[in-house]
Amino acid sequence: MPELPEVETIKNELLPWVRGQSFTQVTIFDPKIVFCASTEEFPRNLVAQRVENLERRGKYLIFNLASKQVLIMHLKMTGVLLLNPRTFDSYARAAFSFSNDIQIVFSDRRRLGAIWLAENADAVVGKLGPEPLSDDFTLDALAQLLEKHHIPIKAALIDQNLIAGIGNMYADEILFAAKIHPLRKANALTPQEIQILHRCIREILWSAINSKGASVSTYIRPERQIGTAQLAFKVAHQYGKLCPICGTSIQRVLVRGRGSYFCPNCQPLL
DNA sequence: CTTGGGACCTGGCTGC
DNA sequence: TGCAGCCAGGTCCCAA
Repeated sequence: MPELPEVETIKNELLPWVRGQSFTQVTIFDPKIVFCASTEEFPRNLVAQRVENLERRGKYLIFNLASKQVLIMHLKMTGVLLLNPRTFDSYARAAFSFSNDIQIVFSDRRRLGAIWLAENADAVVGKLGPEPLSDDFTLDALAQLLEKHHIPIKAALIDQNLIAGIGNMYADEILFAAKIHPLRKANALTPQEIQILHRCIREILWSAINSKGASVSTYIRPERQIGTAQLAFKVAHQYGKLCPICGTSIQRVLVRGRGSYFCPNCQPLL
């Protein structure tokens, strides 16, 4: 599932292909993917626009256009962006051609992905919490954010309005690394635990970016290489396997309806 | 306002 | 072997 490290990788690998280029053709195969504009207006409004920059905000990909409009994409669960695919599979939802003759295809098996063309990025991403890898995301910032919420720490980590970009699998890896049970209340963590959590958030995310993301489910990079972050997973998607630290069976518990994997010995509830 | 749960979506898996 | 039904989880929406 594309979370912060996967979207960061896609951004890094598409940026040199699209920066400074203009859209020459835009085709929507699945009207449901487009928000904020009718299917007919969307391609017309985008063609001839030049891409000044490509950014990531949380799990969103933002094309900054010379007109100051923004094209925003969210891959949700199964979306992928493919550079110059030889063939279109049946999951192709939209295709974008550029002035340098490259083509990017948005393919999405489960049709949850979304595309916006907006005057202002804040209309789409304005409510997101801080970027966990930015300098603004200090230990104090995390502590202040957590003390206001009487919710499971796992729910806090994946709430995009609290912290942007962490999803289910990296939240599990972060909590395992920090030795914190997913059901501990956010505002009941000790200062030491928050300090460790803060460090683990950054380490897990940076490590995954360095591995170009985790190719579980459908995630694949624009030029079809896989990411390898999943090879380092200790608990995410490891139900029934043994904890690499203590050998206890990895357990699964539902938090906010999301499967959460943890080691009951390394991450005690009390 | 805070928190929790369901809907959306479809391929893959489980169990009868 | 066939198929109903559950599960996956990012985000939005609604209810208590």
